[in-house]
Amino acid sequence: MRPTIKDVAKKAKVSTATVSRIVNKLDGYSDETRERVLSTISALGYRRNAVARGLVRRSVNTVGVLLQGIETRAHLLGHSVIVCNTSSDGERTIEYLDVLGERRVDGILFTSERVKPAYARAFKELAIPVVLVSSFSRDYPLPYVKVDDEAAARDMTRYLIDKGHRRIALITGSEKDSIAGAPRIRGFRRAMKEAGLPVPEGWVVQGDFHYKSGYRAMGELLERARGMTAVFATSDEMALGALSCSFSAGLRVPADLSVVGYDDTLDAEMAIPPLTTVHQPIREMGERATAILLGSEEERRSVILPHAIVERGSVKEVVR
Amino acid sequence: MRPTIKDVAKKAKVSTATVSRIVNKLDGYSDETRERVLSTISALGYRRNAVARGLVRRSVNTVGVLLQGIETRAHLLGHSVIVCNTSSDGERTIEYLDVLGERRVDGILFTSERVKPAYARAFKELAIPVVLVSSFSRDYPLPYVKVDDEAAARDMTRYLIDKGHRRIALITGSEKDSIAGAPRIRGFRRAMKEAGLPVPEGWVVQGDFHYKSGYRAMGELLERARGMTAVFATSDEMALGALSCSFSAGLRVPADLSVVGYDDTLDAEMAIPPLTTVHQPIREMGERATAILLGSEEERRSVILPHAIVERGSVKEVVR
DNA sequence: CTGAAAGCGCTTACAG
DNA sequence: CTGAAAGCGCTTACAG
Repeated sequence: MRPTIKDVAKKAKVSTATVSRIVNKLDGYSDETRERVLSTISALGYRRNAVARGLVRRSVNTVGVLLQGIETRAHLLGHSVIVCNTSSDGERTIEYLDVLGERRVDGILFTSERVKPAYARAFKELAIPVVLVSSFSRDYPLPYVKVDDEAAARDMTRYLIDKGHRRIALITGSEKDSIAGAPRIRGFRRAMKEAGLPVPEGWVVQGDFHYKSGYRAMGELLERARGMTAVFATSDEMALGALSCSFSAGLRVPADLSVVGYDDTLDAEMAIPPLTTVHQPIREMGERATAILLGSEEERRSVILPHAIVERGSVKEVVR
Repeated sequence: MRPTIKDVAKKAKVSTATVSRIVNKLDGYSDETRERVLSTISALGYRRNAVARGLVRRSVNTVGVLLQGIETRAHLLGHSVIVCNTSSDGERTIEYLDVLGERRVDGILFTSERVKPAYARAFKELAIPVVLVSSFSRDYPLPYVKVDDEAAARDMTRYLIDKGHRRIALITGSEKDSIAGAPRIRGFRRAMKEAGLPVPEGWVVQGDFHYKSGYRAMGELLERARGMTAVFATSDEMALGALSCSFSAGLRVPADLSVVGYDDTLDAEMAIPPLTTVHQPIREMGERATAILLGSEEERRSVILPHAIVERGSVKEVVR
């Protein structure tokens, strides 16, 4: 059982009223009492229950937002969804984990970021089920739902090879990113190797999944990758950057160069030309993840969902 | 005061236990009791308090989602945010309003959709403050934060005129849409009129703000708008559609045709060419709206935020 | 089929 | 500076 304010009060030999005052930073206690209560709190790992507090205060510190067209992954049937926008450097992640814990949510969908030790610790303390969406952890046995990134990258590379391409460059995330980086690089290299194709030095350029990095990476490739006929960017945004850069350089896609992406976001469809890309079943991922979260203990198993290649207009068939 | 389960019990002359059973659809009551309680409930306008329920049940029917890169407008400092993804036909809106009410959120940010009478009624019953974001209502005195759509559309049209364009077409939302439709059409027509420029029959084409409709609209314009040198689409997505369609038709933007949008989404920046568009201060709108929601009664005033035109690469200066 | 009562985990006058 | 006690609005054994 999670410790309550009563447990703290008993252990610190004060009343719950005093604990409450201290926790809420009101006044009416000696420094000495404060110290004692505070250390009891951290010893016990006590965390305020925002639900009980909300009942008394008649305010739950939450605003509802009704809007159209938010990303599908934020929409999960049945339950309410509290969205926390973490920054990419993970700065606010722990903080948010705390509020989710205080509010006693039934489960947490964790996405995109690597599970750092501090997060794993927080998950354990919170005692709230977690599932990783479109992610996974080598270090902690957390259930996940994702696509097989290596297989997907391999398939896309093979697709390009089947279309007659032999000189293919890769724009990728970091090799150190064990989720969306390394596996996709592996898949690419593997397909090339299996086809007996070389990957010249400098033809694998690192970006950060965003537009600008794709643009920049394409600039580098244009300088050094002589003879390249296709570029595989491991995110749609980077592929769009590659598209823009190619366009600026006077290249026509796919006539002069083929470009493919990864994700199948709305942007892929709106690109000029429409982007051939790896489709991730985002909506289903969300649904399956929720099912895992809310299901029984035995149902709490990871799942790998099938990916697909959606063909649009950014690849040219090259005849040799 | 909102009625509680006690009020219902007293009025229906049963215990709260019985009311609870009925509300939760358990068994253990006669049909007669059920009818009586149910009608008392609707007479009183009773709605279950999900906070109290969550305290007892130790489950709040909420899952937290931690993710990176969700739309800024869903991120509001301090408070937790529950996101409800309404469909564009407003199908689930009332339903969601209900759960937000049950969960006793401190306020509701309502966006995009017109305030229908049923919503206005729900707002009143819920007794939860509401603010309209990037929207407003002629019929109900709800506070809003938005940009002046008519002025923005007029400014963008003038911008085009200043660049030497005289034959300008408009791709717009519905004339009946009093939020994002009519005002922008008015702004456009007004600027044209002030400059003594004609708007030929058929040069104003209706879309639905999405990509495909922009593509289709552009197709129509290409057929009938002879001599057109610029197109103003009142959403970035429609502008992207116009871009794609122009590209397919072999037109170069901006060399052969200038295209501008409205919104300044991420897509505008990634377009080929980068799109000149009307910027709405989305982030600030969210912050101001929250401030209105959480502020005191006097602070509950509407605000109109300044728009801006961000110049990128989709407009050509035409010399006459 | 129904109710009295305890309890969920807090906060908040009130009294000292 | 501190505590006893009531209360927030429900649910849930338990007893009848």
